[in-house]
Amino acid sequence: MKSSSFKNSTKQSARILIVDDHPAIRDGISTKISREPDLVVCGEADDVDPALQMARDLSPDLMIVDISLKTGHGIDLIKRIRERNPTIKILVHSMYEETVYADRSLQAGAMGYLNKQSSGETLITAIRTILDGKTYLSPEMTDRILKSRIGGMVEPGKSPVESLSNRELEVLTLIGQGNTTGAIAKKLFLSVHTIDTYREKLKLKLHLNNSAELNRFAAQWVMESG
Amino acid sequence: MKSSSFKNSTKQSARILIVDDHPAIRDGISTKISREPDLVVCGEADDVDPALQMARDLSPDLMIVDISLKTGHGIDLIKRIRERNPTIKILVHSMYEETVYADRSLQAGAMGYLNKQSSGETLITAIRTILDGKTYLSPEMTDRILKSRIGGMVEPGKSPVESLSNRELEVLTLIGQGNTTGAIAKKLFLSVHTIDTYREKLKLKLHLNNSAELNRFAAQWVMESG
DNA sequence: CCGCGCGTGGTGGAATCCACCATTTCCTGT
DNA sequence: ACAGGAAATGGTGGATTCCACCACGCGCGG
Repeated sequence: MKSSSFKNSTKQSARILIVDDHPAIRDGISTKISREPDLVVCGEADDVDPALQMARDLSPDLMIVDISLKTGHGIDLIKRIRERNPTIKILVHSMYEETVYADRSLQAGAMGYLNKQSSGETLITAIRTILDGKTYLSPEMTDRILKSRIGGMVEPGKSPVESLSNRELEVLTLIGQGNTTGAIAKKLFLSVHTIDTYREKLKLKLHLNNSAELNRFAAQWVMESG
Repeated sequence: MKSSSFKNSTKQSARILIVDDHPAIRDGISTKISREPDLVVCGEADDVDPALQMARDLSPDLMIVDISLKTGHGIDLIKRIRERNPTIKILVHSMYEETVYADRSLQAGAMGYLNKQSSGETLITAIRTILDGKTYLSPEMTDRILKSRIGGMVEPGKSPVESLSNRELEVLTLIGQGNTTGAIAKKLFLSVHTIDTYREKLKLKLHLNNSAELNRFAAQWVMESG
């Protein structure tokens, strides 16, 4: 933690790696960052594998990662980066609701979470906050987390979706996007039986009676939080 | 407005309005377009109302709209723009699967559909194609639509749902409410095979590939009309 | 009368759903 | 430290559904 992060009086810029499967978003973030004199984009990746590769080769100071990638989940990516390169700071930038993913992201090792409506201003603020060694969350989310910590546990009124594990949530999303059981298995490199089991768990946790209701719920959920 | 104060020596640039609730995406698209000498971004909006306002005030040549906006649906926005300003061309740029929204977007009056993984290259190609008076779809989607329409042409402007018979619509609704094939059969005092056939017809008429997509479509349709 | 869409039903094989169960791993509480 | 538990992964077997065809009768427009 000593290497070069001393004081940046002169010219070393913080190097940032962007991971998102949407070219337009990468471009947007890149443009915003480039306007800041003390920040520089050192690379862009559109999926898990290239991201890990580039994280290793470029060893950026900070990575901005999206939750939904083509193969694999952003949460996994965060964990794997933390395993190999714990010095790289991570900011999650996703289109999903904070209430569902912010906590999971932090748990996995991220230092901040931005949702899709956040402005460019906020993005830069978040980056600076994290580079400074602190954690960035929206004010509302910070409040929620603090409240749930002191209160001990679950406050009533929260969606049963929040009780799902990461993997379960991933499967729910894929169902909601109209994927077949077989298609999901292929996408996640798992057995069909495993997806089957996840469907069972989802029905149990979400109090749904059969597959039809699960499909319906998933479709609705995806739409509401997409 | 002042931007039109001087005409260039060559042709006048096509003026484009961007509608997306994600600032980063707006920025990315804007940057890409600005690199083209014959295209210019004349405005950005993040929701339905500002978009309609700006469409009226700026009367752009083309609008790029996202499907999921904060209030209301992009499909609605397309319809309302078509009603007021039929000369404005519309390109849909959404994160959803083409199979779900491409058709609906075209029916609503859009001239093209790009999904989230499309590159910047494709974006510019699509814009040029549409400005040229043609329709842009990905090659796969074009194929799908052509294949499903070889039997009978459909006049633009009609929702595929309107081509359903009463019975088919009834089944679609029941599916969307989360009913099993068996449950629907029981409710309508019909054989399971009959419901099965209806599901086939629905998939055919609505250009859906499998049961998962049908369930998703039905759920969404029920929500939109209830 | 002939075709066509609609409503209804069938067949057979593939895929899935569903209710159980098994293993491993990781975390948490006492 | 050890019991308990949840998470992730996979399996078995029977019921149900999916899916690509096919079949029949009815009403309606040409």
